[in-house]
Amino acid sequence: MPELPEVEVTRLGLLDRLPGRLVQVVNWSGQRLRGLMPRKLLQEEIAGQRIRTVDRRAKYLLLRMESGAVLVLHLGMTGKLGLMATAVPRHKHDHLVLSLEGDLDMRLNDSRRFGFVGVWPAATAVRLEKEFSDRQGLEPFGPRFTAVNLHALAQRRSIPVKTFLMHGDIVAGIGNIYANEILFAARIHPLTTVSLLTPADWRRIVKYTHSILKKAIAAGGSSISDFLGTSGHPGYFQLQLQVYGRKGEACPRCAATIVKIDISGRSAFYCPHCQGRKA
DNA sequence: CAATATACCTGGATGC
DNA sequence: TGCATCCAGGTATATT
Repeated sequence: MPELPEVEVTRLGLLDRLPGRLVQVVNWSGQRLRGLMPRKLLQEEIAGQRIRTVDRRAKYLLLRMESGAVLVLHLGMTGKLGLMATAVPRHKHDHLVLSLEGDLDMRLNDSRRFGFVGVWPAATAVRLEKEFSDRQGLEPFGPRFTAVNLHALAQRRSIPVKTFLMHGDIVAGIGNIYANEILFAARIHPLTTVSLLTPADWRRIVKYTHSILKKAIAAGGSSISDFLGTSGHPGYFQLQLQVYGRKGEACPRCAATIVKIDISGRSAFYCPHCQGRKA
């Protein structure tokens, strides 16, 4: 589910309340998420430590401890991080619970278990973070996310532009919803072979990536079926989506009928009139 | 190496 | 109401 805006909304919610707080107890469900739960490291490196700050890289949240250790969290498709009083009953699919000082729990709830929990120990965190970060693509709000760089990266590729934007080791943070919305705004057909895009095409992609992701963050993210912020409130950007999930509806720009096709196993929504095919 | 297919999970919507 | 089927915001791995 969560793409960059939803992860960022989650980060801001955590940043409000976690820094300076002691992790008193760590609990986990017996189930594996994308990887096995790192029980030993959670106990040794996270329990008893104080949280310094919360960062984001790609769709990952990095909870940095004062010791230098890092708790790495990914929300997968259905993950939500909630902050609530310790007395609130736990729910099915709560797979990680940090009991913090001040009667506050941080709980990772993830029904499909595509999420991820990892720990970088204080002694090796710097090296592990570099290796991790080197595997991630360009940050949409980073200095290297430019039309020139994207154009260069696309030269050796023959994949559809939508697949390119969603490929996490090329561009970080963009998933199915926002890839569709960015390409609609930029008036580019999602199947366009990425090496054929012009510098002007890339300038529009960069511009609309920035504006759409910013608006989505400001709206609290998109709650298509079940995304919630850390306070349990949904986002509202789904009300502003122009094409995602709107098969059969009228294009908001030209009133042609929005269509849905399969691209690399994911649903692509676009306006066949506004987003003319380009080879 | 690059592109594509498949696997990992649960639950909600849909159709019979 | 029950049951089968399809679909879903992601990513790692296997296969071509």
